[in-house]
Amino acid sequence: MSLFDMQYVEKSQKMINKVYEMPGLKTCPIEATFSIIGKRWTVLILREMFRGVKQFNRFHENIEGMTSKMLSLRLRELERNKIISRKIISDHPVRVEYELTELGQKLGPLLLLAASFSMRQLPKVIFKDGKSRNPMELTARS
Amino acid sequence: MSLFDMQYVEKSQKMINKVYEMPGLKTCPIEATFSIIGKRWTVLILREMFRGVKQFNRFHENIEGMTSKMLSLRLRELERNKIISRKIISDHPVRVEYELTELGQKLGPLLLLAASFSMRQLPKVIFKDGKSRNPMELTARS
DNA sequence: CAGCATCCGAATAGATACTG
DNA sequence: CAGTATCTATTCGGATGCTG
Repeated sequence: MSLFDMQYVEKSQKMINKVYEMPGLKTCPIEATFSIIGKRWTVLILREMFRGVKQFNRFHENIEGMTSKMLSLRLRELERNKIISRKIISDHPVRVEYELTELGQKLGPLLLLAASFSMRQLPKVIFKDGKSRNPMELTARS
Repeated sequence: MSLFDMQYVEKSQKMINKVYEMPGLKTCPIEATFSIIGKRWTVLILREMFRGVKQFNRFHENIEGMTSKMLSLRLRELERNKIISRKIISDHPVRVEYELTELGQKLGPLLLLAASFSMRQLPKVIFKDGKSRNPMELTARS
């Protein structure tokens, strides 16, 4: 059963409703997550992180249109939110490496599902041949 | 196996990398999805949709701080992106109802996973008692 | 009820240059 | 290499009032 089968889609809707019936809820959990990853450039930086990029100038090269200022800003936000960590490598010359924290790594499934949504549901936007395909093995208990 | 178990988290990282090795890729799939849902207020409107809200003024009441202008703007964007549809009910007086399209409903698993991320990984932000809990039954094939 | 119009300030982001 | 500084342009969004 795929996560995009109607059977599971309906189930996820019911589960979303259950979330907001939970006692002791302080904040909207969807909003909380998007307050971390929802700003411009952030998911693209995370995408590069998941692809193994660690250095400032590599991010800058790989993400078209993003200025060093915005990169610097977003990296600091991610660091503040404990999604990434900044390591100074005492090499010659001194380098800096950014790494996903354990918390940051746990955003992987979410980013993968985001990718999967557009690959499955908007193939004309994503693929040159416009044909849907899916590299994932996400499933849902039925 | 939960989607946040390290075993699956590592797997999702590998799958993200595979996405960007796919031949015929035209756009970044993560970016494509976030260009639809990533703007301010949008996920909150979708949250209300999944909770069954259909009318303009209900959205306006339920989402604190959002002006009618922003609501109107975001509803039109969602409509343009085929996530919702606008139905005019010829009642007396005439009403308008917004509904999730089939495409829009398929965002359910993504929003649920976003909620699950913060409930599981940031319980102190989400719950009054600061204790992690998870209403979901998302699983990953191992 | 379901918006649109206008005005304005704030936040965001781009261009460009510069530094240890 | 890894940023910061400055300046400007644009977008976003809030306040308010209005309409059929």
